[in-house]
Amino acid sequence: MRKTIIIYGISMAALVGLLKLVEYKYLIRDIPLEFYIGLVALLFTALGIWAGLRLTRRRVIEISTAFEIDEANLQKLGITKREYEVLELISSGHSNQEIADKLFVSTSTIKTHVANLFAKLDASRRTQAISRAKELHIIQ
Amino acid sequence: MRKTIIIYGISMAALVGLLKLVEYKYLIRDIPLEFYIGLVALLFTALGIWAGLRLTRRRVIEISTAFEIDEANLQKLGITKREYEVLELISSGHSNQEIADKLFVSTSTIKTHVANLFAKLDASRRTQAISRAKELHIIQ
DNA sequence: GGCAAATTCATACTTTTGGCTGATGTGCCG
DNA sequence: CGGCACATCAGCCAAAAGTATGAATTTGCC
Repeated sequence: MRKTIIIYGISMAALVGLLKLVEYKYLIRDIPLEFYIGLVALLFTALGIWAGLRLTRRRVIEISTAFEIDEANLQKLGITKREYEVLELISSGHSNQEIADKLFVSTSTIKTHVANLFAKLDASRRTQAISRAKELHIIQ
Repeated sequence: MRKTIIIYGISMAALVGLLKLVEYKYLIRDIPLEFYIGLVALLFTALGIWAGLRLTRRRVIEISTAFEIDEANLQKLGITKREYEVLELISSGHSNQEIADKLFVSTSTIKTHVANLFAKLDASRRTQAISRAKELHIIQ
């Protein structure tokens, strides 16, 4: 943004300088003033559009690309790494047994993690936990 | 977009006309040409930026706001209105009992709808159904 | 080295969910 | 009118999920 403004400023100055130069050398005598002004208008319109696009492109990219897990919320809730792994697997539709197999632990362990997650997410069902976690931006 | 272009064209014409008018009446004799041209540059820069923003604001809104349920997929899967209602309530974390209460039907009915959803979504758990439905862009 | 937090596991019990089968009522279309 | 899609409901059984409690191990850190 700052860079864009600087580039824009330099371009503008350069253009003005160029026009000034041209003005005294060739054009002003042969070509009507209206044409000259029209040219300026066109050039600066283009520059304006370019600047406008520049300014918003960032925003577009941010909005479309950005999903970042909200670490702040994760910390606030005190969800541990292991619990988070379980949460992700739950949200992708796995059963306790499947999660246990993936993480090489027993289903008892998964049940414990899930119970802890429920307490921390204030949920009592996995679908609720998914919904809550989505709200808190800790999963997609 | 087309509207923006038309508005821009009209504004440009109006500005040019105004400048033309001013040119012959007051300014051109007293104020140096540089200032005059600078004014034109500024005005059209502003217009350009405005037009640029206009052109991209739509895109920004589309991208940030845009979740549209993929009706095509809904149809392809043959998910009915009622089933979709149930799907939404499942994904927001409700139990069969809660859904039944919300929709004023029995849990048996909900179970049937859920079973049909599973068949259509190729799932065997509600978390899986949610995950699948998200993939297919039929829920958020 | 020792403490706190995290991870692991078990058992027993309840609730919720899922699978299956069958049935009824309603509205629409050919 | 018959057939079809949709929505409704029931009952039964099995599996999965959730609750509660207690405990052993591991790990990170002061």
